[in-house]
Formats: sequence, C-alpha cells, structure tokens
Amino acid sequence: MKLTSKGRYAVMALVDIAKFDNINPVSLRDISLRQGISVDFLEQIFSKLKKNEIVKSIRGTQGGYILSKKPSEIKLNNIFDAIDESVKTVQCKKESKRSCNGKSSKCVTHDLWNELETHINSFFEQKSLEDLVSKRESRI
Amino acid sequence: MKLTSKGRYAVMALVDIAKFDNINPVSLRDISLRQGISVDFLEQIFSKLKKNEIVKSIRGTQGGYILSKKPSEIKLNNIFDAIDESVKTVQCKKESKRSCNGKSSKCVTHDLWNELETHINSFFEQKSLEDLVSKRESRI
DNA sequence: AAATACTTGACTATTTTAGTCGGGTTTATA
DNA sequence: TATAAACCCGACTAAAATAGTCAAGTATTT
Repeated sequence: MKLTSKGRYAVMALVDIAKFDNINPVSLRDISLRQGISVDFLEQIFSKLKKNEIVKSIRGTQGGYILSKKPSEIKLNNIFDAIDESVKTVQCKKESKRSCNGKSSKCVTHDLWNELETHINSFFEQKSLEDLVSKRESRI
Repeated sequence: MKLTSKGRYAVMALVDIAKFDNINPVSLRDISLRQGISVDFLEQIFSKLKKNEIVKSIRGTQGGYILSKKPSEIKLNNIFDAIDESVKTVQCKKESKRSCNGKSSKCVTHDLWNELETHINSFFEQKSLEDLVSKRESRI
C-alpha cells in the first residue's frame, strides 16, 4: 500500500502556494523550480484542482494560481478527492459474484477494509493546509 | 492510494485458517477453493508468511499450513510486514539530494506522510486475526 | 507584438501488480 | 514401495497503473 506522487505533489504544491501571500497568483513555473516537479505534470494536477474549486487560475503574464479558500478550510481529503487519489481499499464490485454473495460468506475482510478506509479518511478530514504550513514555518 | 490484492488475500487466507481448528493443517487447495484465489498465488504469499513465522508448514499428503501463534497474537501489521506490503508513504531516499536537503526546506510534507504512516500502522497494530474471526462468526 | 502563463488532450516509458508456469522435494497411505 | 497429495522455489509474463512528456493551443499583460 502506498501513496502516489500525484497526491504528494498536489499537497506540496498547495502548501507552496499557501506559504506565499494569498493575493498574488503563484505560477506553476515557480512551484516547479521550488519543489522540483515538472511544469507539465503540475499542469495535469492543477487542472483537476481547479475543476474541483481548490484553486482559481489567473491567465496571462503575471498569472498563476491562488487558493479558492483559506488554508484552514482546505482539508487534505478535499485535495485527494479532487485528483482522484482517494483511499481505495477494496471494492467488491467486479468480483461480487465470486466473493461477496451472501451464501458463501467469503468476503471475510470486507468490513475490515471499510473500517480502515474510514479511519484514514478521518485523518485526512482533520488535517488542513494550514496545519501543514504553520507546522513548517514554526520550524524554519 | 490503494491496497493490493496480495495483502488482502493474505488476510483472507489467514482468517480462513484461523476459522478451522488449530490442529489439522489447512491445505492451500482448500483455501483456494473457499476463497477463490489461485493455488499458485497463494504459494507465493505463504512462502513469505512462513519465512516470517506467521505460519508453519507440514509437507506431504494431508499436509498444509497452521498458524504459528494464536490468532489473538497475530496482528495485521505482522502480516503486511511479512509480505512486504507495509504502508509506504514517501521515502525521501532517492530524491534526497533534490528534495530533502536541509538548505531549501523543500520537503514540506515529509512530516505529514510520516504521521500518516504511523497512524495507519497503529490501526493495524491494534487489529488481530482474532478480531476478524470473531467478528465474522458473530454475524453468521 | 511579444512574452508569460494557463488549457487541453494525446501519447509513452517505466514500474508494479497479479498472477502463471515448470520443475522440484517431502510424506502419508494403500 | 509406488503414488498421489501437498509444500517449495524461482523464473516468467500480461495487464494495469504511474509518472511523466509533448504538442498545440488560448488568454492577458506589458
């Protein structure tokens, strides 16, 4: 079980924006340089962040992205949901005929995964961007 | 972020064994039939479970596997560790030169992933095979 | 007009996953 | 003692996911 770069980069990039003032847009080029993530990849990520109203875009020279809400209002699960990187434990959908039918009671661990999923999600629901920013700043 | 079949199957198989008596070994063939997992794949998994002393094997006809410890003593993190399916959030090893050097303070989210990892692991450390077995039995 | 920066969609290489396959060895039992 | 059941082990492979790249735009400021 592991996290994807995409999810990690999304958080890194948003923390990067949050650390700068909320008025001037931050360009992907700047984030790319600071975080070491390619602009092309960031574009993919930000396209989804924008669709899900995590960020707003400003086009043209001096353009870039700004957060749609205050850092304290952006929870990590919002971010992961936005880029389709939510926690997936098991969906007994495809294999429902084989594993999850009432008769055989095969899908013993079904409840476990659901429970885990809830557990992880509640962790993400409690963490906001602000938590990450302030934590970091206090250390520098 | 998602769980792998391997981890899921390992838990399913061990629960399957735990549900039978602890004296007679359970063959992979039986587990395969009950859980719908191929014997070949189960062999891979059990090879690691054995190396890590989660199960013991008995060879020959009427052979199979038995649990090395009581179900209550086998925690889920033991299982995942055994089959190399532990939670991996981020290792800043390869990219340490770029992302995690002290100077640039780039690896903003490092602490977050560690925290998450701890969080998930502690969930697994608290769950034993017994929890799963008894939970299931009480429902049937 | 030129440069900067977002927008979009297709494309691709690499890695991981989820197995399969083949050829063993061991042991109970008929 | 032959045979079948079952573990043992390593190599192989197809398919999917990941982690990007690439190309051709459009919008905005200076």
